[in-house]
Amino acid sequence: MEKKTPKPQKPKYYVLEMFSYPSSSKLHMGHWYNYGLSDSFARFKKMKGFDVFQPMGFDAFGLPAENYAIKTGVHPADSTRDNIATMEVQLKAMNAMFDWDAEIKTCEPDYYKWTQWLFLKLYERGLAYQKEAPVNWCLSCKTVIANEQVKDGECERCGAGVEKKFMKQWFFRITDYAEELIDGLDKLDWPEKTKLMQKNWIGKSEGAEVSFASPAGDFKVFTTRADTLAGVTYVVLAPEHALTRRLTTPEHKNAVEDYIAQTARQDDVERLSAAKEKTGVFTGAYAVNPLTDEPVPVYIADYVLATYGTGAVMAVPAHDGRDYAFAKKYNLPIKQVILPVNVGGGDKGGDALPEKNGSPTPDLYEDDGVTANSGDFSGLRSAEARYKITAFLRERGRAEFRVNYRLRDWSVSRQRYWGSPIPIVYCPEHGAVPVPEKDLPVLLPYDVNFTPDGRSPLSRHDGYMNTTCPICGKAARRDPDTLDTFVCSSWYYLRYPFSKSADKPWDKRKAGKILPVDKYVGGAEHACMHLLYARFIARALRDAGWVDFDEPFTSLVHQGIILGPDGNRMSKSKGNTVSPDDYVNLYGADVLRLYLAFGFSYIEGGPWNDDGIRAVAKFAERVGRLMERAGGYQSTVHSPQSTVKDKAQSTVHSPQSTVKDKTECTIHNAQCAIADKDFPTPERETAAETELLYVYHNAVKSMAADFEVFSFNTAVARYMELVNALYKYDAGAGKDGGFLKEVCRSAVKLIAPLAPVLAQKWYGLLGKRKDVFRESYPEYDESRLKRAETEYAVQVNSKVRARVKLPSDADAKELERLALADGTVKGLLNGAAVKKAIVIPGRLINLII
RNA sequence: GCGGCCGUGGCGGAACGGCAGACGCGCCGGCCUUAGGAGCCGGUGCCAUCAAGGCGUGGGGGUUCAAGUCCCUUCGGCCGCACCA
Repeated sequence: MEKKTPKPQKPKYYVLEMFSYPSSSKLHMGHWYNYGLSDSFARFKKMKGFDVFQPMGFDAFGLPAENYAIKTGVHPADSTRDNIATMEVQLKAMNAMFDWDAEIKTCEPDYYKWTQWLFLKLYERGLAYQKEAPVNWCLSCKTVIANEQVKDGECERCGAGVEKKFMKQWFFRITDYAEELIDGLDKLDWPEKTKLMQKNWIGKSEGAEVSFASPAGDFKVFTTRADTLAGVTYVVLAPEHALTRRLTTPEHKNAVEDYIAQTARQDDVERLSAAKEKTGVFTGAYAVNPLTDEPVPVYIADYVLATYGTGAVMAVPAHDGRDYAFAKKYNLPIKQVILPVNVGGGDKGGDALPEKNGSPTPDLYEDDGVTANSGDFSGLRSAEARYKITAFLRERGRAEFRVNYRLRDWSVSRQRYWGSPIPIVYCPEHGAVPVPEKDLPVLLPYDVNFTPDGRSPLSRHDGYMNTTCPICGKAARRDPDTLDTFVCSSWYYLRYPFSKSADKPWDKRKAGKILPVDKYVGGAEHACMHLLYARFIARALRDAGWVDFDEPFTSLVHQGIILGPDGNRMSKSKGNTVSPDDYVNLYGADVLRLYLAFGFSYIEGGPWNDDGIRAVAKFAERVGRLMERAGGYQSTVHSPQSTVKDKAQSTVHSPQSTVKDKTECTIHNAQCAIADKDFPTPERETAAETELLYVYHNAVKSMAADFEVFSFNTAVARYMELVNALYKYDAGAGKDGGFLKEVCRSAVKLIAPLAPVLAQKWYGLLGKRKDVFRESYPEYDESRLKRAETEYAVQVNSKVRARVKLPSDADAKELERLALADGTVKGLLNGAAVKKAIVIPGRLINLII
């Protein structure tokens, strides 16, 4: 090794792909698409002079391994270990530059020790707490699942029914950060769709809490439409509401009790299907509208959710569709208090009134408008009325301005074995006591019976359960539950750079040198779970002084989905799966990667096509033939790549600074021609060389820009153009073999991120032994992207009628003059006077006659 | 129902409001070959074809000198939420 002079620090770049779940032993095409192309991006960044960190690991805890164990008897620890082993082999066959020294597996004690530590940090800050709460209980998995895991009232994983059950659970207080989690979205370089999904998931509503008096005492309702308060004709409590029974009059008791029981029996499937037809019962009681002092009947109905707002709503059937449907069914009065208005039209008028004719519900108007029938508050715009009515009631102690969020706290307890133990013990005297940090990790025992019986498997393991209280030392029991695996994945990116650190989860001081993640790549399906949890945990850790950033993932990209050849999602049952291994064996890893790059728009994905990968394999061979041929030529004397560049690397200039210097040179100082020797230069420049250099520099510029935005398909397209141009040049008379070779050497660097192994081989064919990834990514010369003449489309009255070649350096006026002087154009105009000429330099000229 | 995204050749897919269809597949032709499911070169949106032309980005309307791109509307597909008051 040569002696290295100290180099200025390269800028850091943390590229992270969502780690994989080792549920099956094989990588599928989606993994390849995600990891293979993210690796190409990472390699590009490395060649661009960044100090790239790209780790890989396994999200190893979770239900599938445990379900597999229940079915087959193979212990989750064993199947997980085996699966990881095979996946590691496959991942290595990908030839990605994963930093395997940083590898983590969340099921290893040296990882989950710190997951438990994280739990304790949240506990210390009051962000982890227990409460008896209705939870989603999967009837098949026999465990609590998160709201996010309930799909259409069914368990996302197994498809079985889900019912409500009350249990004492650990929760993370993510709702404390609801506002900040919305605000933070603005500054993130994330897909807008994902940001919007998070925003909607958090579901901020600004409104008012209004008190209604009743015989059983006051109760509050939450509303975003205080402007409609005068139109309240009844109120509705959730059946579970605390006041329900106290309000109910004796003659309605039976009906109410029946309804409560019926609601409790419903699981979410029934409640959803029941949503089509609203039901409810009258309690016999009347409450008082605080604005109008009118009595309004109190109903209970399951369309009111106990878990949102106050569990009670004021019903305004004239201006709310749900209330309207309920009122129609139970014959309740409908009172109009908002009149349609030309919103936004101002006093000058403008937009038409909303059309009501033909509507099946002419007495329902849900938009904002102008208040009416509202006493002193009539004749106001909705927004103003909302404020004034709330403020008025607030002075009388009957209302408060209030913001509500749809987001609920994160339930993290799971009645499952294969997860991180919860570091809490229950002492008869001291209650729930956190395990001291020095006693971590609480080890997950191996010898358990994980057959489900509705209780946590760990609860049957006496050796595990029986412990002592950290405070008094007396006998105590451990928490039998384990943590949601989303807890494991909420902080893993922090651990990678410090995976070997035994005494702390990460080094706070060093963390700033690599964290946060600069580019995060993974599926869009995690928008409201993993990605939200990780943002929350980062903020909680920030407030605890453990990290100094808010956002874990500065920039995010979702890859699309590779479909089966039939255009459907790949699935074993459909028999339309394609295995990456088969294609790696057939064509090699680079060809598979190149095809995934070229055949799809990265964020869209699309159907797999065997013809497509065959074509890419042929293309790779075509490039190989070119490199082989070019390698046979003698290099030119001033072989620029090898001399200047290598020298540059050994000097104090980092790749960054050379790049910058050069750019400045070309802009400010034409004398800086030395730096330009980086570019391939022919001995004597003929038109053929000029043309080749144009294509080359265009490819350099476009490909670099394409890599930055994960537009791999267009990057490959530009590369194909370059290869075609090289073939053309090689076939031409009077070619300069040495020059061709130099262009090819640079061309190898251009494609290297997408074909790392082939590129190295090609580099060898061109007489270069150096690791191509220690080279800089080529730069382009802007001056080479200009040709002497540019072809202009000449339009007459916006229709293209002719194409003329005009000097590239002419300004708009000159272009117009030259175009009008052109013979063909003159013929087109046939003497007609040009009223107006629109000249777009470099593009077209539009003559209006 | 609400919110978002997307509809472009036979196919995968390109297009800062500025020549639609880059690049590739497929197809047609040429060269080279004993041969070619190899390679190299050329052609290829549709209609018309001797040519000049005309028509084209799901449908309809609009803004603009100029619209795949912006606005309205409608149809179709995908994704998310789903009684959130």
